[in-house]
Order: sequence, then structure tokens, then C-alpha cells
Amino acid sequence: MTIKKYTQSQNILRIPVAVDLVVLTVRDNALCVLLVKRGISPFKGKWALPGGFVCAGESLESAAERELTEETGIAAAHVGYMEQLGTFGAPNRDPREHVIAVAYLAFVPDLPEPKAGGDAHFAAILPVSELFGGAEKLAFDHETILQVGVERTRAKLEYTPLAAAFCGDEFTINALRRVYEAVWGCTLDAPNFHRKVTKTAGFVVATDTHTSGESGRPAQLYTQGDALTLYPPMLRGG
Amino acid sequence: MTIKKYTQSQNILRIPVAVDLVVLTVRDNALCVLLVKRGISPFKGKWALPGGFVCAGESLESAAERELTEETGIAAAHVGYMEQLGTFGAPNRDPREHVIAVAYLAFVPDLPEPKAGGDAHFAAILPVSELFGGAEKLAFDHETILQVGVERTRAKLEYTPLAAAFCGDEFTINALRRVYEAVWGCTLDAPNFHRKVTKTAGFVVATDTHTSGESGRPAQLYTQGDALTLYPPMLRGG
DNA sequence: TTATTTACTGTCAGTAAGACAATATTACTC
DNA sequence: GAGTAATATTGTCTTACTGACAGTAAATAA
Repeated sequence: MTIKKYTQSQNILRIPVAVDLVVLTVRDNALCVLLVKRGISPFKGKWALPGGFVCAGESLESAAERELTEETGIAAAHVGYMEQLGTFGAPNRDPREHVIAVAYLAFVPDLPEPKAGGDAHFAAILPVSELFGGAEKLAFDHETILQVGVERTRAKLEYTPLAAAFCGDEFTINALRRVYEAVWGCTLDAPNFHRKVTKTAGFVVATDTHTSGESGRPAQLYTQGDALTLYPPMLRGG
Repeated sequence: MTIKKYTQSQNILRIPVAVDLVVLTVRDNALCVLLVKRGISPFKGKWALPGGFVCAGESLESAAERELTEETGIAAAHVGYMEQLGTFGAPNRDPREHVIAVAYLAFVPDLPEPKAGGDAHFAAILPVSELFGGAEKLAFDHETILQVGVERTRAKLEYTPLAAAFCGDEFTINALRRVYEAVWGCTLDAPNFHRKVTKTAGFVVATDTHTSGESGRPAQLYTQGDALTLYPPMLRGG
């Protein structure tokens, strides 16, 4: 039986493979996703995740980075973090034909607005809360993919220091806390959060600079630490 | 630019899509993986993960279940748990042509040995410790896929009750502890493990039966609880 | 100077983990 | 049938961490 498959190799089904991107950011204390508006059928006029097809000789990661730049104008250097999210291959997920989508999850700091009339390929950064249960439906199975991405993000923030990928290079502990609150949709006690973050090995590294010019006591600036996982993990409360 | 891609749809690259299976079990207190020996080139004679190509109209999950049964004789009903592990798409991972592999991770209770001379399609259940750093190299990028699967498994046991998927329907707390010890490669304090498992909501449910006939005090039998995640999680020690 | 705002530190009670002692319940041995 | 061995389970104690929240520090605003 095993042999049969290889002698039949001329008959192997070949399938278009797309990469789709779940690009998340935190804006105005809300978890937001970057979407593009489809210009053609199917799902013309609907919001969709940015993405496109894998090209010859291209790895999946390269395709994801290329599509991110092509479709949204975000340079790879601006991406705080990217990982593979999952692969979606239901035969009917694309009404035209069987297309398999490999989804990637990316965290970026809050983006500058696209220059109006410029090379702004992307159309919107929308709060994810408006997309779940809202009237506006995403194209294809993109709502499912987005849901998986948001859940993955919520889990990642528990046991990795990746919340910093939503901030810039340097950030305050309160900026980090606002990321947690936006992603988890809860409020966290500021003093306890401060103690937890600064005492967990490898989470953040203090710089020698502080904020200035804002009201209130200046805050210490930090950069992301070198830990891959947090021990003990951050807790949402159980 | 977005439009161009769709008007070029005749030129979209079509790629053979395979599913590969990382089937793990615990045997003799060691984490083991189910492998098949390749009968043809490339990598003829090497161990490989069971797998095969996706067929027309087939979902990825269906293909994974079909290949598991076809190549290893394991009925889907015997699988304790299965989830998608990741997709591997380096252009050179198959020396013949660009093939994309969607890997699935499965946990099964210890398997009966295949009937000699029967329909035993699979060749071996080997400890994963012998495959990492050993002289024997797996075919394709299957060692990488296996490594990812083992790491995923170690993490899953921290925050889910899925260790029970390596046991049968009913199991003792000590059988569950041996799963943790095999997967994590450590020893755990039996009394503390017992307290932790039985007091974590939704982890295990006591049945009204006990073991008998073995030496020592009979042990309570449990079934897997309904929790999707464990809170607080199990700890490997930090 | 004083009020206000934000950042950070300290305190305390409750909870959980790790180390390990003690007890329970069976089979095995003589 | 008494004692021993083996395994299961419960209990105790120390330590560490969390959550709630009071208190202090350092800036701007009035």
C-alpha cells in the first residue's frame, strides 16, 4: 500500500498554497488586526486577512514576509514577532477550488497611519472585538483564522515575554501592562504587575533612561529580556 | 498589485501537499514514536514518519486519519488525541520537488505489537531519545518535525489534561505520573503529584473501581476530566 | 506651595508547591 | 496467621508567590 502511492506519483494532487497573515497590534487600548478590502470576487468588498500564494522556490516564511510587505507596506524590520499559526485546508474554504492556507501570526507595535493617497495598500486596522459577532463577516474562513490567532496570542502572553513585541524597542512597565489588558480584556493591578514583571528572570531589562515631559513621575524604560519562556508564567486569574 | 495576483490565477504554483504523523506513545517508561521504514528512494531504508499525500476533496484532518489507518493499522478510535502540529515547506525538504508537509501530532496508549505476518504495516515503535543525536537519521526533515512534536507534547502536558490520552480509558494516578516522567524525562514526587492531580478541577474523575491482583495497596481508577486547560498548570520545576 | 498625577515600594493574608513523614491496604512469605 | 514488602494515599511543615491595597517618590499643573 505504501509502495502504491509512490508508483502513482504522476497522479498526486497539486494544490495552490496561500499564506495569510494575522497581523495584530494594540491601538487605543484595544487589540486590533490589520485587514485589506477585497477588490474582486469572491467576497468582493469584504474585509480579508492580507495574504497571497506561495511562489516557486519560496519557503513559507519567506512568502509570509513578502506578502506582508507587498500587501501592507510593513517592512520585516518593523515586525516585533512572527510565527506560524496553523494550516487551514477544508476543501470548500475557497469557493473557486481547493486552496490550502498557511496562516502566520505577527505582532507589531502600533503603526503609523498609511499616507493617504500614497502606497497605502492596506485599508484598515480594526479592533478584533468588532469583528467577532459583528454584522461584518470576513472573507473565506478568515474569521476562524483570526479567532485562532487571538487565542494563540492570549496564551502566548501567559508564558512568553512577547507582549514586548507590541511595544517599541523601549517601553515602560505600564505600556506593557496596557498590552496585557488589551489582549486579555481585563484590568490588572499595576503595583502587582510591576513587581511580577521586574522580578521574573529574563522578562525585561532596565535601560538607563526614563520617560520625561509627561505628567506624573517619570517611568523607567525597559527592553525585552532574553527569556524564551516565563517562569513562573503570568496569570490571568483562574 | 493585489489584483495582479488574481488575474494571473492560471500561473499560481500548485504544490503536492503531504500529511505526516508524529504518533507518540509511552512504552517501558520511555516516550516512543511510531516509524515506518522507507522501501523506495529517496531515503530508501531510512526510518520515516508515516504519512502520504492529500487527495482531492479531502480535508487535512481526514487525510491524517486516513494515513494513520492505512500506514500503521491504528484505527481512529484508538487515538487518544490528535492535533495539527505545523506545516513544513522548505523548497528543498524533498529532493524530488517542492512538497509541503502538514504534520499532525497524535497521542495513543501503548499499542499491542502488530501480529507477525499479519497486516502490520508499521515497522517500529522507537524511543525518541535514541533518535536525537543518534547515528540513525530520519528521512527528509522528519527529525525536525519529531523534535517540534516532542516539544509541543512537553508543553501540552503542563497546561492540559492530555497526559491521559497516553493511558487507556481508565488509569491510576501512578500510570499518569509515569507518562509525565517519560515525557518530561524527570522524576516527580508521587504524593505531591497525587494531591495536585486530584485537586485540580477537571483533570481526572474518580471511578468506583480499583486495581486488583497487583502487589501493594489497590489504586483508585480514574478517567480523564472535562477540563480543556489546567489551572493552575502542572509544573516541571523551574 | 500645594494639588494632582503617575511610578514605584511595602505589608499582610491566603494559596500552592516541594520535601518528606506517616498511615492504609493489599500481596507475599514463612 | 503473623510478619514483611510493596504500593497508594493522606498529613505536616516550610517557603514562595499572588492579590489586595496602603504608603512613598518624583514629576507637572495651578
